[in-house]
Amino acid sequence: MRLLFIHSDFIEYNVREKATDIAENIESESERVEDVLVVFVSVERNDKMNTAENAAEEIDNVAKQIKANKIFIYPYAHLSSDLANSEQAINILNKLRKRVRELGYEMHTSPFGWYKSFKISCKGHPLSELSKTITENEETEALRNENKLKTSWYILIDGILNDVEKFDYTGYDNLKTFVEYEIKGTRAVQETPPHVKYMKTLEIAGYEEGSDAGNLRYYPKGKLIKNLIENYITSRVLNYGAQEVETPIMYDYNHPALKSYLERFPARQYTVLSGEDRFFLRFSACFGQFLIAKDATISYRQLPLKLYELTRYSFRREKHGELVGLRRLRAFTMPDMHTFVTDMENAKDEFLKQYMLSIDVLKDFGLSTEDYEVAIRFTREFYENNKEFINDLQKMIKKPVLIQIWEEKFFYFILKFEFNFVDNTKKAAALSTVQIDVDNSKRFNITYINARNERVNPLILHCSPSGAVERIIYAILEKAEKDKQKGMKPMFPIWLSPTMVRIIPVDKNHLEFSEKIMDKIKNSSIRVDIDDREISLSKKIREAEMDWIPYITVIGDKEISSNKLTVRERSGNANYEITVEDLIKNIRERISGFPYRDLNENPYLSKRIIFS
RNA sequence: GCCACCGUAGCUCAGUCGGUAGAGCGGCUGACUUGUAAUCAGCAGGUCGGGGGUUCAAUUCCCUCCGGUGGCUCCA
Repeated sequence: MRLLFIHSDFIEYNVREKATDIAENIESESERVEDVLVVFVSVERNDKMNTAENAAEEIDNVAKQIKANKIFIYPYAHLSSDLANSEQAINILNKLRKRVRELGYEMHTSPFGWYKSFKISCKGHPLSELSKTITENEETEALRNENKLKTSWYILIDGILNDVEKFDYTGYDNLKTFVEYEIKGTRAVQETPPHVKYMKTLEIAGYEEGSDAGNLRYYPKGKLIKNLIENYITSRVLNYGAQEVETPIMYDYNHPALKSYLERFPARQYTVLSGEDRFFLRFSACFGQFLIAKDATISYRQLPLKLYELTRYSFRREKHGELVGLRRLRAFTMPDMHTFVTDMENAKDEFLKQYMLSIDVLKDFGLSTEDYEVAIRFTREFYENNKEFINDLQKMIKKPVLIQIWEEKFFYFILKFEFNFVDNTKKAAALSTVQIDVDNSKRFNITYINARNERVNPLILHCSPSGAVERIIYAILEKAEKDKQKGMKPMFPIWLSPTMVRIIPVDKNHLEFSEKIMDKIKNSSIRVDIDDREISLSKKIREAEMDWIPYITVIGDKEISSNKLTVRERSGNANYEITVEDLIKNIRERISGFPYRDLNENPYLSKRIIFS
């Protein structure tokens, strides 16, 4: 809805002739009102009854500011190029008139649907002319209907569904926090989540004001960590049997299958206008892969088929107030795998494998089942037919899980799980997730040929074994903070540490020897750097500790003569002596099986810039 | 998106009941030549988030926009 306010000495109008078929009855052909706030109103296509309420509130605000007690509502089509139809417009307009009256104003108005002549005199003070746009959120059907969904909540343990209110949470504090967050939305902590601070001090990522909110920039350390995480997940998924593809990041709004899928997906899109065309940015890799599968020739003998893409990025235009650090973004990196299977038994089989895959993937980021809470959600019908299957999922993680049962199928999936990380501000964020999708193969016309030579729609599993890569960094940082509060030193898993070994020469005449050590370590595929700055030893140690560097080794006369290194290990207590070869061996053991990338910075600290 | 709070040097923050600003860290220069969490001194950095208004005068008061954080709501 568009509003144009004119604080006027007077307005007068005369009705001329009908402009639309559906026009209001005329109560008076003309009127003149003095000293009045005139509001020209265009009702737009997306406006709802609720828009009228919001508009009335806005009018109230303006009227109070300029101390007006008379309001003139003037239907005026020419403020918008996206008008509502006449019927809708009259309804909403009437609602607006009613609300304005209810707010205690002397309300005047002119009839909708007529050409009118008018004279107006604007007072001309700074606030006398204002325009406002009142928008409704462009919610998808899925978003609008979500609160109408009838759901029941339980805590499942050992095959028993416990009432979520009556369950004894003793020993399960984290689950309790998660349940409260999930169901009641209550939370107590009012502070910036620790990962936001670390994201900056560790030079991982930063806000980019030159972009839209929720689109981050990554500094060399963050980019290295992100690359390693991405490489790791991709190799795990490929190892699981997926084939990697790459698909476009934007899609046509008018594509029929995409359009109906958009309606069922609970998220807001970025829209891209290009010339006459309207596109949306993908919010997952679903369509890209579905559109590939639609055109592929698939036999039942080749199923299950697994397609995978790591999206950089997936875009969701989340509400501005929702965005925080690495937890909630508008552009995020997400591994997204789709598995096409013949029937529900196969789907369950893959679901279970992917459940275990997810547990295993998170474990390598230092996140065990202790660190997150499991939610399993399904339709009542699925549960009635698969109670044992669900019970087994719970038993595998050896602690109670949150259950949500939908009385009817509303989403495109009938079963899903998520692993939710509960952070230091008692907020939860989903990491890994798998869904069994029963709708989209029909919607996208994806088929395979079965043994009887018939075309059949497969079932599709959606799987993100880790969740968004940014969320993994978030969870690692938040967990590090939890460790810190328990008295441990916060750190990254060694394989993700931007610098694994920091060499600190005591004096500049130890530099040459230090460089030799550095080369040895570097040649063993271990990220090593050297603090060659001319500052005190204590200060170098302090900064290395603040950078969470897992191995610090100081090199001076003693090391040169003994040919052993003195190592200060972050996860240990006392310093110890060790040969370079043994140190290399120890570290190699701890990082074997993980992806490796070289240092993404200058190895000489004196050559590094400060990013933040 | 709505509500609340915040935005001062590269960073963390102090300050101005309206008269254009300070500290620590960081940077630069110099001294020191150092053995496991901050060596010392000097110097250079600010259209006090943007725009508008009130005022003789605005970083300070008002409006508005932008950004951040928290809450609502929602999700990977």
